[in-house]
Amino acid sequence: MSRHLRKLSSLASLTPRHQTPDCRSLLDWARVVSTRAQLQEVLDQFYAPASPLDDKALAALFHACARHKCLEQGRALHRYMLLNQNGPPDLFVSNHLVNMYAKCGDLECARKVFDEMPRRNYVSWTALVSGYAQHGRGDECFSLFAGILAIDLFAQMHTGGYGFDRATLLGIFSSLSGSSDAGVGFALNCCLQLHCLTVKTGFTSEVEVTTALVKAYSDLGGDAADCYKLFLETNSHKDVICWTGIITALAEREPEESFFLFRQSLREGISPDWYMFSSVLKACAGLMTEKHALSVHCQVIKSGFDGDTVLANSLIHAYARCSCMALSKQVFDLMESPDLVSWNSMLKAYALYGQGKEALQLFAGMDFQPDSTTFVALLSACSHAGLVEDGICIFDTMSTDYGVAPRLDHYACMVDILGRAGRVLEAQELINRMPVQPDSVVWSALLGACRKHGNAQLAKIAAIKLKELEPSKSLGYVQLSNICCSGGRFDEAGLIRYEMNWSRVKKEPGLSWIEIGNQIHEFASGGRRHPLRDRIYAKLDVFIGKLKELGYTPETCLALHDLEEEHKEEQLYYHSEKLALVFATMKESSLPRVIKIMKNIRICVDCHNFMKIAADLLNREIVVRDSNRFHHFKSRVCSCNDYW
DNA sequence: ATAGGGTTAG
Repeated sequence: MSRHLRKLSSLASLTPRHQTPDCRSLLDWARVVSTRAQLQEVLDQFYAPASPLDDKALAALFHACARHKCLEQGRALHRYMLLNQNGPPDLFVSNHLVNMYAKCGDLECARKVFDEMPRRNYVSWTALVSGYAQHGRGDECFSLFAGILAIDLFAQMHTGGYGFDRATLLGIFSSLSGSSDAGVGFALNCCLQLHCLTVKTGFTSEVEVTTALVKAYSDLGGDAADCYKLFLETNSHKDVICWTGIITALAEREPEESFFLFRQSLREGISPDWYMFSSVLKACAGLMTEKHALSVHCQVIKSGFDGDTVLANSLIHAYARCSCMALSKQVFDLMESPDLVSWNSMLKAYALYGQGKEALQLFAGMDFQPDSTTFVALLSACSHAGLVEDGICIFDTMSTDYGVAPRLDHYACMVDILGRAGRVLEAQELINRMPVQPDSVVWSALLGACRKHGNAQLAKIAAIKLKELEPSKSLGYVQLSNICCSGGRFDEAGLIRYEMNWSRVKKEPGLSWIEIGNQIHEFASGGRRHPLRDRIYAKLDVFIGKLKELGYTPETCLALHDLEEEHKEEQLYYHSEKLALVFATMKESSLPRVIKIMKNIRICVDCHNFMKIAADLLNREIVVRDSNRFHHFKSRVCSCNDYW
């Protein structure tokens, strides 16, 4: 018999009818019990005894219900408590009661008990805040959080003692992380203030607190460098959770650094767990290099996680981003229990590579009820593969046959599908009968189509709509689009759109749309007619400026490149793309280097855009061999020059 | 005495 079960049976042999249940042993028991059934067994022992349960026993039982999310048993105990109580409820018991309801997800009841409490302390607040935080009700946390600061923390700090402890901070930080978009600015501000408070009260030395703070900053769109600084300043032992926190925070915005930290954590003796793998795979997806994804995949297998559905889903995505379609498909095919996310990830992978037929084929064999994401993947696959009729058919049947109502994304795909096929009037018609307000993505798709098929009138409408919708976000872009469209220079308008998309894909820190947009706008409105090359150089100059700010001077780039050459086997190719760009701006003097670096870069969708630009810059064709085919990137300079 | 940090499909 296991130790736990022995303990359980010795507890169960207590006779609660004749003695007050021992709170201490109940709490001990609550820790050892591992299933709901065991909980029910002991609850049966203690429930409805001859003499009323005392406060300690009630608290212990609420605690147990909270731990095992037994809402109904907790509710019954609450009713029992109300029937038998004489006098005001005990603060300690009420705190447990609030915690029980909050943990079980009944936030209304938790709030009600909380509001009716004659006296509260920071534990009461913390229990409720954590409840809201865990159930994704970020906005409601704000008022509570404000309440904590105003009523509890401040008052208690004023009287000399700390009005909160680390658990309070953890609760507040995780509630900030879950803020809705509308509250992000406010939450970030709160985060800053709480950070100050955390520093002042010395809680930054607690690894749990800094981990939560890193996540809060990262979730609220705070600076990645600040997150990293926070992580470095954690002076207590950094455990696997703390490392995972920073790897996650950097995964999307700075995948190179994220992956680097993963390797560093391994060197420091951390053994990665499930969470860490899932985070670092996200970074691999951002790195877009087969080597990184493969090396993590190996470690996943070594650690015995290869049967895990979620990790396999991440692998499918990561391999797809590295243009390793065969590996994506292999992971998918080997899965024991693929879920909807697995199917959607595979469909998205095909969409990404314009393999429309394959996507449709996969969809035909899908044994899951498709959802909204499934159709976005399918439609974008059709759009990239030019499968107009298939796309129309899917769009028409998605709500009738599958009960999925088209959303904005689906309409945007449809506009793109029709527009690319030159059916711009149909695309416009579709926009007109959309049940939701079309957004900038929809109008951009139409603008792109108009440019390609030369519909000046419609292009102007689209450009004006874009300006209305995003006056600040893409100011330069829209202005320039308007200028181009009114002058009938659709190629130019399309080019700008292309450039903006390119910069979005790069996600470089500090590279803002407005900045680039304004730069381009200056050129256009200055009345100078720059050929395409100069325009791109101008954009790259901004880009290089940013790289320099980040410490990438041409000299360091050269040194980095030499370093990479030396350590080829150690996967040091993080900086290849950045380097190639820097060298590209050094123009003729470094052409051989540019070509050499570019040949080392794995070809993938995001790289394609870069290659096109590079071909323009070098004014020549670049041929790069991928694992099984040749990619030809031709300079468009000549054709555009003809236009000019 | 109670409360608690990291997670898959852009």
